Amino acid sequence: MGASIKDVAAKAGVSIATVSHVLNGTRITSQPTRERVLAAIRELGYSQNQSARNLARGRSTLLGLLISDVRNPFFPDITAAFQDQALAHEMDALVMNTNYDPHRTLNSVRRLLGLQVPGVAILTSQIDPAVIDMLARHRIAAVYLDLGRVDKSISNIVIEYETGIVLMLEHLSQLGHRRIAYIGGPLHLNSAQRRKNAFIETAARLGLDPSLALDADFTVKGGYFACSKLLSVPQPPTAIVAGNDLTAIGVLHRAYDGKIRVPEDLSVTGFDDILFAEYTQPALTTASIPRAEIGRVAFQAIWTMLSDPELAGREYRVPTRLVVRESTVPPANGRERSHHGIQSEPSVR
Amino acid sequence: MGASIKDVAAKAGVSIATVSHVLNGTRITSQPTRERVLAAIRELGYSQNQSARNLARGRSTLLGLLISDVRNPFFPDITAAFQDQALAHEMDALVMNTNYDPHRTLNSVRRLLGLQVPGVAILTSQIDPAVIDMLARHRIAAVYLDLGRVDKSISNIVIEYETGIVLMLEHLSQLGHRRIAYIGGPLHLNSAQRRKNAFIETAARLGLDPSLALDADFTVKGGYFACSKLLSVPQPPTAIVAGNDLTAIGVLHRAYDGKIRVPEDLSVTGFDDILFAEYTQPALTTASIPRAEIGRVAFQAIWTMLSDPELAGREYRVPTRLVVRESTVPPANGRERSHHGIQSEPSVR
DNA sequence: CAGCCTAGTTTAAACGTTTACGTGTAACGC
DNA sequence: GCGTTACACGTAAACGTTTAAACTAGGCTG
Repeated sequence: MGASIKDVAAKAGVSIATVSHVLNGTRITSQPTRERVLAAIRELGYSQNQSARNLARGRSTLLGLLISDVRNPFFPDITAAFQDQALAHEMDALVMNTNYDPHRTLNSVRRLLGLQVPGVAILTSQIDPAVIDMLARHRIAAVYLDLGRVDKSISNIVIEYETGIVLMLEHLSQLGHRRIAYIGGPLHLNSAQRRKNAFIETAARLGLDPSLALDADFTVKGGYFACSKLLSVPQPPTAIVAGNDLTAIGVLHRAYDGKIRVPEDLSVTGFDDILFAEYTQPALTTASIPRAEIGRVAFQAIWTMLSDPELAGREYRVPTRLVVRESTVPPANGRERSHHGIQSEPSVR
Repeated sequence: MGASIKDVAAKAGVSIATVSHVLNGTRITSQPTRERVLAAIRELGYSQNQSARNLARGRSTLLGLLISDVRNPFFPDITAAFQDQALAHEMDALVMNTNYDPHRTLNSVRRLLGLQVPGVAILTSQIDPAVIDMLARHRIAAVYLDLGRVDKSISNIVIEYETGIVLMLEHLSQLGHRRIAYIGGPLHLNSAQRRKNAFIETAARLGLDPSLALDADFTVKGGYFACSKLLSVPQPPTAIVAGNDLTAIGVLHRAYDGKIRVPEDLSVTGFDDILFAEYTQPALTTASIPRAEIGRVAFQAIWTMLSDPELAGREYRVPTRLVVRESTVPPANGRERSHHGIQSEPSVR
């Protein structure tokens, strides 16, 4: 059905090599020939057969993007940014869901290898060493999320969760909160582990009680029940920082059900800045992860490695930042406010 | 780098044709040879070069999935289901965002053509006739959303928005509401148009005032302001049905700000059943679109056409259904409840 | 004017599959 | 002992590109 390069060559009265060269700009061609070729292409509605092209070049224009699940709100922004970048560089992104299944992940990588992709971004929460190995052996440029190392053909993106937690605690501390609790996620997740550690360290540094840290499961329900626990103690916290936004939503619900006003009686914060953090009641103060930035960086990482014959990998860091909305205010109780000089140095002004 | 079919053939002591045949099951092979071939494959870590395969077969194992934007919560479920189906059939889904840009859409389709995809699902809210044409001319199995027609190589999925609206109004009517307002979306969207029509017709049929219909823009803000308008009239409605969930969230916020209790003073409903409809306060009664179902059906439509040499297209219908949560209760005012026999036939029981 | 460069182009050999034909062997009926 | 059939496998020609190498003029150098 579709016209091939031969048809174009015939129509333009040149050889197929010439057509290929004007298509790829791989060699100088005279103005008139180039124009004739382009005209022929237009008239025939010709489009390059990528399969043939990829076969001849030994690599495809497809880039793999492995994510846990598009339905997880963490990923769409990343995906979109990655695709935009790919498109801008004449490539396509093949995004695959692992559904948190190692078996399926390995299978996906195998498929990607078959497709001759030159590069892959693995942005799943957990990473199978077998996958790293497989990709490395095939000399495929790979970029990972929070992998913790860098190598030939291996780049790494580290998300600075710590800064988000630090800023959050400083913000609450600044407002005058002294009893601040934390509700984290399942500790087998790198992200949950690091957020919790950051909480404990920062709390200690700010002279707060770092022992008010609970582990939940990063779900709304988990947040709800953890909040119940925190509210049942004699001296309940005046602020709760949740390890992610879903947990914070659970906290909000529990407060509502317990007739505790947020933020007047209790300040609440989240983490991630999902789409709906803006639409909770009250709008949630949270830490934002620059998801689009991660997508862009992931592409850049691959692209950089591909343009380097050594395939040298490097590390990229993306920060998290504080987004203050309506769910945080100074604590109601005057006693709390007396400590307002939160910095360890004497507060002068 | 990677082993080719030749290496496998050599190692197994057979011809490449045989290897190809055991790989594809296109010919009966004796048990022992098959085993030798499979062993060789395993030892070499061989994986088929898809580019070569696609070139030889004239079609790729890639299916195109064109959506407006992955960041729109409508699409991830569809995407995931489509991908799952594809995977189950040894295919891959290449999903592309059009970003609501016709130019980009056309470009994406061109890319897909270059990739020799045998089928494409176009699930964007608006569809360029040029795209339909292009795909039809290349005999590519295509499935559209609410296109309104079916043809050779063209299938169509229609979402039955009407049933959702009807069920919604019957539900509210059943509860005793008589003054029910509607806040719709931008009428250039097929979905907004149809939802509004369904409201008007059903309201008339149920003996309600069909003139209480406003058009907003399917955003939270739009819902907020439209709600303001509705509340400022002498006899404000006792229930507001929003054309989508975002609008409903706006209504919820407006009610909150105006100290109007939902659902006690005002029942509110949405449409779409986005992830967060469950987590609003109160949890939103809404109409659910079976998004995963759409993804599955889209794949099935393509698959069916591909297995038919005639490429005959057909129409698929997916229903919408009512999800009752906490945002709808009988109206507070006793006067309203007197009309409880909502059906036009006398209510006997 | 022989030799050499340069710009522009063509030739032809890959790339790794699939698949239409062909070949070889063993079993079987007559 | 020959023709037929069935089965198992091999040969080689596509598929549509890319790209190294070869070719061709025309212009320049000494």
